[in-house]
Amino acid sequence: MGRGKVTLKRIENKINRQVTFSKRRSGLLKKAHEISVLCDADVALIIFSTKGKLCEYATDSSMERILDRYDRHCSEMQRTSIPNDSQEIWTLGNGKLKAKLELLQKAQRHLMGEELDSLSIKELHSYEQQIDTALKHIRLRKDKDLQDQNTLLSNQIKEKKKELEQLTHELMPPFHFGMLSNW
Amino acid sequence: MGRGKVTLKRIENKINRQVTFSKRRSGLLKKAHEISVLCDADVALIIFSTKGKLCEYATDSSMERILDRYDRHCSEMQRTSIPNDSQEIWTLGNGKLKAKLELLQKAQRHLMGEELDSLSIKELHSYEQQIDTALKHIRLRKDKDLQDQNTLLSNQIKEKKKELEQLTHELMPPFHFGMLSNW
DNA sequence: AACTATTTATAAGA
DNA sequence: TTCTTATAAATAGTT
Repeated sequence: MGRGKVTLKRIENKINRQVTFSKRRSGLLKKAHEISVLCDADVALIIFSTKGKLCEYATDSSMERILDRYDRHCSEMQRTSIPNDSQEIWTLGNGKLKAKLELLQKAQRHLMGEELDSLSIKELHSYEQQIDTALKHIRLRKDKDLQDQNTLLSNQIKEKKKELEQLTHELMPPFHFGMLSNW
Repeated sequence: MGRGKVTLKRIENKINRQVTFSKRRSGLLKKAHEISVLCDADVALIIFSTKGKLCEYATDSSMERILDRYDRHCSEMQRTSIPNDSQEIWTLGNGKLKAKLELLQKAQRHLMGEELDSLSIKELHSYEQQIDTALKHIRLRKDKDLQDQNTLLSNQIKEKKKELEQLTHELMPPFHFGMLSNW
């Protein structure tokens, strides 16, 4: 997006590199924020310039939370091994299936606030935050429901208005040249 | 960039949100890679979809290295502290300074729960969230203090180890060609 | 730091 | 999902 096409290769000119970095960094940060808000995603973005300057973005400014979540996600992946895709369960043996099930059940109990003794401080934190986030989402959704109902109602009213208008037109159509053709 | 202008607001339609997420995710990953290559930057990008699916990018596929670097950078910043761009105020004119001050004071009052009547629902909500986040952070920080002390201690140990290594090298330097120049 | 010609990303539609 | 296309947005080169 610019006057020249871009080649995916290190920009050798130092000044150019620095300028491009500046521009693209702000673009990247903006887009990270956008996907976060638009799509309700959790995003963490860390950028170190050549010279070591740090620049970061994290959904809700909670870099720590997201990095924790990342760590937890990774270790869970390792434990259950094999990536995590929905159809994968059909290819797993009975033993692995059971193990996976048990892990899920355990995590769920933790999310329900049970069996917390076996967790490390860090894991505890992580769960706390996850629950908090969930709570937030629930509250949001709740608040939204009222709005949605209002929107629905006002839409229905608009529909009725349209129908009414149409009926009115059918009873008393506007003048047009076709009306002359029978004369 | 599309047939409609974009408003920075959560996409309520689930299907649309998912589709947009998919598209923007790939865009974001691409741009992260581009700035990494073009500008020789170290980039780490972590994305969790609403449904918890993880997607990541890291320069040289070395997420761990970059997150380590990030941690190190942060703790260094804490030690040398100089929180933010607080020097900016010295470059501003008097009028701008006053305006900024007033804004800050107003926001602060709102954060303290005062003068809420003048706020829109939206702004109210925003403040609620901000306060909530703050509370969360405070809790986290409090709980984290113990851990931090541990980290500090282990870092100090690492430092000592390094010093020791350096001393060892000075006593018995490795062979190199420069040693031949006097012959 | 602005500008603008182009390229690139992507929203909506199929 | 994947493709297409009209349009919005980002940005490379320029001033």
